[in-house]
Amino acid sequence: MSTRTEPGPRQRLLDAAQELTYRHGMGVGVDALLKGANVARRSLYEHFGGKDGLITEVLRRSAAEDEARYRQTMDAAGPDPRTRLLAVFDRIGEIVARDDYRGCRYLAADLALADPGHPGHAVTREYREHVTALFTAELTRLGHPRPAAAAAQLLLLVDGALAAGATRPATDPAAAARELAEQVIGQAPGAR
Amino acid sequence: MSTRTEPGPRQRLLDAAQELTYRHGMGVGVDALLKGANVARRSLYEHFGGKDGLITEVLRRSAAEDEARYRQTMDAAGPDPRTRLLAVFDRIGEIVARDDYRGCRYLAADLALADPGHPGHAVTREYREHVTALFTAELTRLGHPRPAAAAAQLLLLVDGALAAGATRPATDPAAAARELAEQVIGQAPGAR
DNA sequence: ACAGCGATAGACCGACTGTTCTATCTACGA
DNA sequence: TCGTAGATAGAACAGTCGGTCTATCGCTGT
Repeated sequence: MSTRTEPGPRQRLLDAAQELTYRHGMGVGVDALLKGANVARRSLYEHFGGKDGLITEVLRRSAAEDEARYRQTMDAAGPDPRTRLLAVFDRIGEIVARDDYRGCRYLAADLALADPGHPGHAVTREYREHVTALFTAELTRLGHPRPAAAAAQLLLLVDGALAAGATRPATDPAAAARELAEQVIGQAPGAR
Repeated sequence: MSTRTEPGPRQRLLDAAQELTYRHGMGVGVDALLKGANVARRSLYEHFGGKDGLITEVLRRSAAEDEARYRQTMDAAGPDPRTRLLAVFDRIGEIVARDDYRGCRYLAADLALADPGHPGHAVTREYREHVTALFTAELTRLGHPRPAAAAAQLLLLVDGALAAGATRPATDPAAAARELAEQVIGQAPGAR
Protein backbone atom coordinates (compact mmCIF):
# COMPACT_ATOMS: atom_id res chain seq x y z
CA MET A 1 0.00 0.00 0.00
CA SER A 2 1.05 3.56 -0.48
CA THR A 3 3.06 4.82 2.45
CA ARG A 4 2.53 8.57 2.75
CA THR A 5 4.82 9.91 0.02
CA GLU A 6 4.88 12.96 -2.19
CA PRO A 7 1.92 12.99 -4.55
CA GLY A 8 2.58 11.11 -7.78
CA PRO A 9 2.09 12.42 -11.30
CA ARG A 10 -1.53 11.39 -11.42
CA GLN A 11 -2.39 13.35 -8.31
CA ARG A 12 -0.36 16.38 -9.37
CA LEU A 13 -2.08 16.33 -12.74
CA LEU A 14 -5.51 16.26 -11.16
CA ASP A 15 -4.62 19.08 -8.80
CA ALA A 16 -3.21 21.29 -11.52
CA ALA A 17 -6.03 20.55 -13.94
CA GLN A 18 -8.65 21.23 -11.29
CA GLU A 19 -7.24 24.69 -10.73
CA LEU A 20 -6.32 25.58 -14.29
CA THR A 21 -9.56 24.45 -15.89
CA TYR A 22 -11.41 26.56 -13.37
CA ARG A 23 -9.25 29.62 -13.75
CA HIS A 24 -8.91 29.56 -17.52
CA GLY A 25 -11.80 27.45 -18.66
CA MET A 26 -11.92 24.06 -20.33
CA GLY A 27 -9.93 25.48 -23.22
CA VAL A 28 -6.60 25.37 -21.42
CA GLY A 29 -3.95 23.68 -23.46
CA VAL A 30 -2.38 20.36 -22.62
CA ASP A 31 1.00 22.05 -22.42
CA ALA A 32 -0.24 24.40 -19.71
CA LEU A 33 -1.63 21.47 -17.74
CA LEU A 34 1.62 19.55 -17.99
CA LYS A 35 3.69 22.54 -16.99
CA GLY A 36 1.35 23.32 -14.12
CA ALA A 37 1.64 19.77 -12.80
CA ASN A 38 5.33 19.31 -13.59
CA VAL A 39 4.52 16.09 -15.29
CA ALA A 40 5.73 14.40 -18.43
CA ARG A 41 3.50 14.45 -21.46
CA ARG A 42 3.35 10.71 -21.52
CA SER A 43 1.99 10.44 -17.99
CA LEU A 44 -1.19 12.25 -18.97
CA TYR A 45 -1.98 9.69 -21.65
CA GLU A 46 -0.93 6.78 -19.45
CA HIS A 47 -3.22 7.78 -16.60
CA PHE A 48 -6.19 9.39 -18.31
CA GLY A 49 -6.02 8.42 -21.95
CA GLY A 50 -6.18 12.02 -23.06
CA LYS A 51 -7.34 15.49 -22.18
CA ASP A 52 -11.02 14.57 -22.14
CA GLY A 53 -10.36 11.75 -19.71
CA LEU A 54 -8.46 14.09 -17.43
CA ILE A 55 -11.23 16.70 -17.55
CA THR A 56 -13.87 14.12 -16.78
CA GLU A 57 -11.88 12.83 -13.84
CA VAL A 58 -11.39 16.37 -12.57
CA LEU A 59 -15.13 16.97 -12.75
CA ARG A 60 -15.76 13.72 -10.91
CA ARG A 61 -13.37 14.62 -8.13
CA SER A 62 -14.64 18.18 -7.85
CA ALA A 63 -18.19 16.95 -7.67
CA ALA A 64 -17.35 14.56 -4.86
CA GLU A 65 -15.53 17.31 -2.98
CA ASP A 66 -18.28 19.88 -3.42
CA GLU A 67 -20.93 17.38 -2.45
CA ALA A 68 -18.99 16.66 0.73
CA ARG A 69 -18.69 20.39 1.34
CA TYR A 70 -22.46 20.77 1.09
CA ARG A 71 -22.87 18.05 3.68
CA GLN A 72 -20.35 19.49 6.08
CA THR A 73 -21.75 23.00 5.71
CA MET A 74 -25.15 21.67 6.65
CA ASP A 75 -23.82 19.51 9.43
CA ALA A 76 -21.95 22.44 10.92
CA ALA A 77 -25.25 24.34 11.02
CA GLY A 78 -26.83 21.95 13.49
CA PRO A 79 -29.86 19.72 13.36
CA ASP A 80 -32.62 22.14 12.29
CA PRO A 81 -33.35 21.58 8.57
CA ARG A 82 -34.26 25.22 8.12
CA THR A 83 -30.95 26.40 9.51
CA ARG A 84 -29.10 23.74 7.58
CA LEU A 85 -30.57 24.82 4.26
CA LEU A 86 -30.02 28.51 4.86
CA ALA A 87 -26.42 27.81 5.82
CA VAL A 88 -25.88 26.71 2.24
CA PHE A 89 -26.66 30.19 1.01
CA ASP A 90 -24.42 31.78 3.59
CA ARG A 91 -21.67 29.52 2.37
CA ILE A 92 -22.36 30.52 -1.23
CA GLY A 93 -22.09 34.12 -0.13
CA GLU A 94 -18.56 33.46 1.07
CA ILE A 95 -17.67 31.60 -2.09
CA VAL A 96 -18.84 34.18 -4.60
CA ALA A 97 -17.25 36.95 -2.53
CA ARG A 98 -13.79 35.48 -2.97
CA ASP A 99 -11.88 37.43 -5.59
CA ASP A 100 -10.81 34.26 -7.30
CA TYR A 101 -14.40 33.20 -7.88
CA ARG A 102 -14.94 32.49 -11.54
CA GLY A 103 -18.46 31.08 -11.68
CA CYS A 104 -19.93 27.63 -11.25
CA ARG A 105 -17.49 25.07 -12.58
CA TYR A 106 -20.22 22.63 -13.61
CA LEU A 107 -22.33 25.11 -15.51
CA ALA A 108 -19.20 26.37 -17.25
CA ALA A 109 -18.30 22.81 -18.14
CA ASP A 110 -21.72 22.10 -19.60
CA LEU A 111 -21.62 25.27 -21.66
CA ALA A 112 -18.05 24.75 -22.83
CA LEU A 113 -18.18 21.03 -23.62
CA ALA A 114 -19.91 21.42 -26.96
CA ASP A 115 -20.19 17.71 -27.66
CA PRO A 116 -23.37 16.55 -25.86
CA GLY A 117 -21.90 13.07 -25.66
CA HIS A 118 -18.91 14.15 -23.60
CA PRO A 119 -18.74 12.04 -20.43
CA GLY A 120 -18.36 15.23 -18.42
CA HIS A 121 -22.04 16.00 -18.87
CA ALA A 122 -23.05 12.83 -17.08
CA VAL A 123 -20.90 13.85 -14.12
CA THR A 124 -22.46 17.29 -13.80
CA ARG A 125 -25.94 15.87 -14.18
CA GLU A 126 -25.34 13.37 -11.41
CA TYR A 127 -23.82 16.06 -9.21
CA ARG A 128 -26.95 18.19 -9.48
CA GLU A 129 -29.13 15.22 -8.71
CA HIS A 130 -27.14 14.55 -5.56
CA VAL A 131 -27.43 18.13 -4.37
CA THR A 132 -31.14 18.11 -5.11
CA ALA A 133 -31.48 14.94 -3.09
CA LEU A 134 -29.66 16.62 -0.23
CA PHE A 135 -32.15 19.48 -0.30
CA THR A 136 -35.13 17.19 -0.69
CA ALA A 137 -34.13 15.20 2.36
CA GLU A 138 -34.06 18.30 4.55
CA LEU A 139 -37.35 19.57 3.19
CA THR A 140 -38.97 16.21 3.78
CA ARG A 141 -37.70 16.13 7.35
CA LEU A 142 -39.26 19.56 7.66
CA GLY A 143 -42.61 18.28 6.47
CA HIS A 144 -42.66 20.47 3.42
CA PRO A 145 -45.75 19.80 1.30
CA ARG A 146 -43.82 19.69 -1.98
CA PRO A 147 -40.27 18.71 -1.05
CA ALA A 148 -39.15 17.83 -4.57
CA ALA A 149 -40.50 21.01 -6.15
CA ALA A 150 -39.08 23.13 -3.36
CA ALA A 151 -35.69 21.45 -3.73
CA ALA A 152 -35.74 22.30 -7.42
CA GLN A 153 -36.49 25.89 -6.49
CA LEU A 154 -33.60 25.95 -4.05
CA LEU A 155 -31.26 24.58 -6.69
CA LEU A 156 -32.52 27.25 -9.06
CA LEU A 157 -31.65 29.84 -6.44
CA VAL A 158 -28.22 28.31 -6.05
CA ASP A 159 -27.69 28.43 -9.81
CA GLY A 160 -28.89 32.00 -9.93
CA ALA A 161 -26.68 33.09 -7.06
CA LEU A 162 -23.63 31.41 -8.56
CA ALA A 163 -24.30 32.93 -11.98
CA ALA A 164 -25.02 36.38 -10.58
CA GLY A 165 -21.95 36.10 -8.39
CA ALA A 166 -19.84 35.65 -11.49
CA THR A 167 -21.33 38.52 -13.46
CA ARG A 168 -22.20 41.12 -10.82
CA PRO A 169 -20.65 40.13 -7.48
CA ALA A 170 -21.20 43.59 -6.00
CA THR A 171 -24.94 42.97 -5.65
CA ASP A 172 -24.48 40.27 -2.98
CA PRO A 173 -26.59 37.75 -4.87
CA ALA A 174 -26.29 35.11 -2.18
CA ALA A 175 -28.13 37.33 0.28
CA ALA A 176 -30.86 37.94 -2.28
CA ALA A 177 -31.12 34.21 -2.90
CA ARG A 178 -31.20 33.51 0.81
CA GLU A 179 -34.21 35.77 1.29
CA LEU A 180 -36.07 33.84 -1.37
CA ALA A 181 -34.90 30.54 0.04
CA GLU A 182 -36.45 31.48 3.36
CA GLN A 183 -39.77 31.84 1.61
CA VAL A 184 -39.40 28.50 -0.12
CA ILE A 185 -38.60 26.80 3.15
CA GLY A 186 -41.18 28.85 5.02
CA GLN A 187 -43.99 27.04 3.23
CA ALA A 188 -43.40 24.14 5.55
CA PRO A 189 -45.90 23.61 8.38
CA GLY A 190 -43.53 24.81 11.09
CA ALA A 191 -43.10 28.21 9.44
CA ARG A 192 -42.74 31.13 11.77
CA MET B 1 -28.98 55.31 -49.67
CA SER B 2 -29.33 51.59 -49.71
CA THR B 3 -32.31 50.52 -51.78
CA ARG B 4 -33.65 47.25 -50.38
CA THR B 5 -31.15 44.71 -51.67
CA GLU B 6 -29.92 41.33 -50.53
CA PRO B 7 -28.02 41.56 -47.26
CA GLY B 8 -24.35 42.39 -47.71
CA PRO B 9 -21.41 40.45 -46.32
CA ARG B 10 -21.44 42.37 -43.07
CA GLN B 11 -25.04 41.48 -42.36
CA ARG B 12 -24.62 37.87 -43.42
CA LEU B 13 -21.58 37.58 -41.20
CA LEU B 14 -23.47 38.95 -38.20
CA ASP B 15 -26.40 36.61 -38.82
CA ALA B 16 -24.25 33.53 -39.20
CA ALA B 17 -22.05 34.40 -36.23
CA GLN B 18 -25.05 35.09 -34.04
CA GLU B 19 -26.38 31.62 -34.69
CA LEU B 20 -23.12 29.70 -34.75
CA THR B 21 -21.65 31.25 -31.62
CA TYR B 22 -24.85 30.35 -29.81
CA ARG B 23 -25.08 26.84 -31.13
CA HIS B 24 -21.42 25.90 -30.80
CA GLY B 25 -20.08 28.39 -28.30
CA MET B 26 -17.57 31.19 -28.67
CA GLY B 27 -14.97 28.65 -29.72
CA VAL B 28 -16.29 28.30 -33.27
CA GLY B 29 -13.57 28.70 -35.82
CA VAL B 30 -13.28 31.59 -38.20
CA ASP B 31 -13.54 29.18 -41.11
CA ALA B 32 -16.92 27.93 -39.88
CA LEU B 33 -18.17 31.49 -39.55
CA LEU B 34 -17.03 32.35 -43.06
CA LYS B 35 -18.56 29.24 -44.55
CA GLY B 36 -21.80 29.83 -42.64
CA ALA B 37 -22.06 33.36 -43.94
CA ASN B 38 -20.76 32.60 -47.45
CA VAL B 39 -18.33 35.43 -47.11
CA ALA B 40 -14.74 35.94 -48.09
CA ARG B 41 -12.13 35.77 -45.38
CA ARG B 42 -11.04 39.29 -46.09
CA SER B 43 -14.51 40.73 -45.50
CA LEU B 44 -14.44 39.69 -41.86
CA TYR B 45 -11.26 41.62 -41.21
CA GLU B 46 -12.44 44.60 -43.29
CA HIS B 47 -15.69 44.95 -41.37
CA PHE B 48 -14.85 43.83 -37.86
CA GLY B 49 -11.08 43.84 -37.60
CA GLY B 50 -11.02 40.24 -36.41
CA LYS B 51 -12.95 37.53 -34.67
CA ASP B 52 -13.13 39.40 -31.38
CA GLY B 53 -14.61 42.42 -33.11
CA LEU B 54 -17.23 40.27 -34.76
CA ILE B 55 -18.13 38.54 -31.52
CA THR B 56 -18.44 41.85 -29.71
CA GLU B 57 -20.70 43.21 -32.43
CA VAL B 58 -22.82 40.06 -32.31
CA LEU B 59 -23.21 40.46 -28.56
CA ARG B 60 -24.15 44.10 -29.01
CA ARG B 61 -26.81 43.28 -31.58
CA SER B 62 -28.17 40.34 -29.60
CA ALA B 63 -28.39 42.50 -26.50
CA ALA B 64 -30.35 45.17 -28.34
CA GLU B 65 -32.70 42.55 -29.78
CA ASP B 66 -33.25 40.78 -26.47
CA GLU B 67 -33.78 44.05 -24.66
CA ALA B 68 -36.43 44.94 -27.22
CA ARG B 69 -37.99 41.52 -26.74
CA TYR B 70 -38.23 42.12 -22.99
CA ARG B 71 -40.02 45.37 -23.68
CA GLN B 72 -42.46 43.91 -26.14
CA THR B 73 -43.19 40.92 -23.94
CA MET B 74 -44.08 43.29 -21.13
CA ASP B 75 -46.03 45.62 -23.39
CA ALA B 76 -48.05 42.73 -24.74
CA ALA B 77 -48.99 41.86 -21.15
CA GLY B 78 -50.87 45.09 -20.61
CA PRO B 79 -50.45 47.97 -18.20
CA ASP B 80 -50.36 46.18 -14.82
CA PRO B 81 -46.73 46.01 -13.61
CA ARG B 82 -47.36 42.75 -11.82
CA THR B 83 -48.69 41.10 -14.95
CA ARG B 84 -45.93 42.64 -17.02
CA LEU B 85 -43.20 41.23 -14.81
CA LEU B 86 -44.71 37.78 -14.58
CA ALA B 87 -45.08 37.72 -18.36
CA VAL B 88 -41.29 37.76 -18.54
CA PHE B 89 -41.13 34.41 -16.78
CA ASP B 90 -43.82 32.93 -18.98
CA ARG B 91 -41.75 34.02 -21.94
CA ILE B 92 -38.65 32.44 -20.44
CA GLY B 93 -40.64 29.26 -20.04
CA GLU B 94 -41.26 29.20 -23.78
CA ILE B 95 -37.64 29.97 -24.55
CA VAL B 96 -36.05 27.27 -22.42
CA ALA B 97 -38.60 24.74 -23.64
CA ARG B 98 -37.44 25.10 -27.23
CA ASP B 99 -35.27 22.16 -28.17
CA ASP B 100 -32.67 24.45 -29.67
CA TYR B 101 -32.19 26.25 -26.36
CA ARG B 102 -28.54 26.21 -25.40
CA GLY B 103 -28.41 28.43 -22.32
CA CYS B 104 -28.03 32.14 -21.77
CA ARG B 105 -25.82 33.59 -24.47
CA TYR B 106 -24.45 36.34 -22.24
CA LEU B 107 -23.55 34.13 -19.33
CA ALA B 108 -21.89 31.73 -21.74
CA ALA B 109 -19.96 34.59 -23.25
CA ASP B 110 -18.75 35.82 -19.87
CA LEU B 111 -17.64 32.34 -18.88
CA ALA B 112 -15.98 31.59 -22.22
CA LEU B 113 -14.23 34.91 -22.81
CA ALA B 114 -11.35 34.24 -20.46
CA ASP B 115 -9.68 37.60 -20.93
CA PRO B 116 -11.43 39.97 -18.49
CA GLY B 117 -10.50 42.86 -20.74
CA HIS B 118 -12.45 41.53 -23.71
CA PRO B 119 -14.90 44.21 -24.91
CA GLY B 120 -17.66 41.62 -24.90
CA HIS B 121 -17.82 41.78 -21.11
CA ALA B 122 -18.78 45.44 -21.19
CA VAL B 123 -21.65 44.60 -23.52
CA THR B 124 -23.05 41.87 -21.30
CA ARG B 125 -22.69 44.07 -18.22
CA GLU B 126 -24.59 46.89 -19.86
CA TYR B 127 -27.25 44.48 -21.06
CA ARG B 128 -27.89 43.25 -17.54
CA GLU B 129 -28.06 46.79 -16.25
CA HIS B 130 -30.68 47.63 -18.84
CA VAL B 131 -32.81 44.64 -17.94
CA THR B 132 -32.47 45.46 -14.27
CA ALA B 133 -33.58 49.01 -15.02
CA LEU B 134 -36.60 47.61 -16.85
CA PHE B 135 -37.55 45.59 -13.77
CA THR B 136 -36.85 48.43 -11.39
CA ALA B 137 -39.15 50.74 -13.32
CA GLU B 138 -42.06 48.34 -13.03
CA LEU B 139 -41.45 47.72 -9.35
CA THR B 140 -41.26 51.43 -8.69
CA ARG B 141 -44.54 51.98 -10.51
CA LEU B 142 -45.92 49.28 -8.26
CA GLY B 143 -44.77 51.11 -5.16
CA HIS B 144 -42.43 48.34 -4.09
CA PRO B 145 -40.53 49.29 -0.93
CA ARG B 146 -37.16 48.13 -2.28
CA PRO B 147 -37.45 48.29 -6.06
CA ALA B 148 -33.73 48.00 -6.76
CA ALA B 149 -33.20 45.03 -4.45
CA ALA B 150 -36.29 43.32 -5.77
CA ALA B 151 -35.16 43.90 -9.35
CA ALA B 152 -31.85 42.26 -8.51
CA GLN B 153 -33.78 39.31 -7.11
CA LEU B 154 -35.84 39.05 -10.27
CA LEU B 155 -32.71 39.08 -12.38
CA LEU B 156 -31.29 36.38 -10.16
CA LEU B 157 -34.41 34.34 -10.82
CA VAL B 158 -34.02 34.94 -14.54
CA ASP B 159 -30.40 33.81 -14.40
CA GLY B 160 -31.35 30.77 -12.40
CA ALA B 161 -34.17 29.82 -14.74
CA LEU B 162 -31.98 30.23 -17.82
CA ALA B 163 -29.18 28.20 -16.25
CA ALA B 164 -31.50 25.48 -14.98
CA GLY B 165 -33.21 25.44 -18.36
CA ALA B 166 -29.92 24.57 -19.97
CA THR B 167 -28.95 21.81 -17.55
CA ARG B 168 -32.26 20.23 -16.55
CA PRO B 169 -35.04 21.52 -18.82
CA ALA B 170 -37.44 18.79 -17.74
CA THR B 171 -38.01 20.44 -14.35
CA ASP B 172 -39.80 23.48 -15.85
CA PRO B 173 -37.52 25.94 -14.10
CA ALA B 174 -39.36 28.98 -15.45
CA ALA B 175 -42.48 27.97 -13.57
CA ALA B 176 -40.45 27.54 -10.40
CA ALA B 177 -38.90 30.95 -10.91
CA ARG B 178 -42.29 32.48 -11.61
CA GLU B 179 -43.63 31.28 -8.28
CA LEU B 180 -40.78 32.96 -6.49
CA ALA B 181 -41.12 36.07 -8.64
CA GLU B 182 -44.71 36.38 -7.47
CA GLN B 183 -43.47 36.52 -3.91
CA VAL B 184 -40.87 39.14 -4.77
CA ILE B 185 -43.49 41.28 -6.47
CA GLY B 186 -46.07 40.52 -3.83
CA GLN B 187 -44.15 42.50 -1.23
CA ALA B 188 -45.54 45.63 -2.89
CA PRO B 189 -48.38 47.44 -1.08
CA GLY B 190 -51.04 46.31 -3.54
CA ALA B 191 -50.34 42.64 -2.84
CA ARG B 192 -53.34 40.36 -2.89
C1' DA C 1 -14.80 53.00 -71.83
C1' DC C 2 -12.51 52.96 -67.98
C1' DA C 3 -11.12 53.78 -63.23
C1' DG C 4 -12.05 52.47 -58.65
C1' DC C 5 -14.04 50.06 -54.98
C1' DG C 6 -16.02 46.19 -52.61
C1' DA C 7 -16.15 41.55 -52.57
C1' DT C 8 -14.34 36.91 -53.66
C1' DA C 9 -11.26 32.78 -53.64
C1' DG C 10 -7.63 30.83 -51.81
C1' DA C 11 -2.67 30.38 -50.83
C1' DC C 12 0.13 31.17 -46.99
C1' DC C 13 1.90 32.29 -42.27
C1' DG C 14 3.49 31.18 -37.53
C1' DA C 15 1.58 29.58 -33.49
C1' DC C 16 -0.76 26.31 -31.15
C1' DT C 17 -3.97 22.08 -30.77
C1' DG C 18 -4.08 17.09 -28.86
C1' DT C 19 -1.55 12.98 -29.65
C1' DT C 20 2.17 9.54 -30.52
C1' DC C 21 6.69 8.39 -30.32
C1' DT C 22 11.70 7.39 -28.93
C1' DA C 23 15.09 7.63 -25.65
C1' DT C 24 16.81 8.33 -21.05
C1' DC C 25 16.68 8.31 -16.16
C1' DT C 26 15.45 6.50 -11.54
C1' DA C 27 13.67 3.71 -7.99
C1' DC C 28 12.16 -0.74 -6.29
C1' DG C 29 12.05 -5.87 -5.98
C1' DA C 30 14.04 -10.49 -6.80
C1' DT D 1 23.09 -6.89 -9.28
C1' DC D 2 20.22 -6.78 -12.62
C1' DG D 3 15.62 -6.23 -14.68
C1' DT D 4 11.62 -3.96 -14.87
C1' DA D 5 8.13 -0.48 -14.29
C1' DG D 6 7.18 4.19 -14.05
C1' DA D 7 8.48 8.48 -14.75
C1' DT D 8 11.03 11.99 -17.45
C1' DA D 9 12.31 15.17 -21.52
C1' DG D 10 11.47 16.31 -25.79
C1' DA D 11 11.08 15.52 -30.91
C1' DA D 12 7.65 14.97 -34.23
C1' DC D 13 2.89 14.33 -36.00
C1' DA D 14 -1.15 16.10 -38.61
C1' DG D 15 -4.57 19.29 -37.93
C1' DT D 16 -6.55 23.75 -36.74
C1' DC D 17 -6.27 28.29 -34.92
C1' DG D 18 -6.66 33.47 -36.13
C1' DG D 19 -4.69 36.54 -39.33
C1' DT D 20 -2.28 38.45 -43.63
C1' DC D 21 -1.64 38.65 -48.42
C1' DT D 22 -2.12 38.43 -53.57
C1' DA D 23 -4.94 38.18 -57.42
C1' DT D 24 -9.22 38.37 -59.66
C1' DC D 25 -13.99 39.26 -60.39
C1' DG D 26 -18.11 42.44 -60.84
C1' DC D 27 -20.46 46.37 -60.14
C1' DT D 28 -20.98 51.50 -60.15
C1' DG D 29 -20.28 56.27 -61.40
C1' DT D 30 -18.15 59.43 -64.52
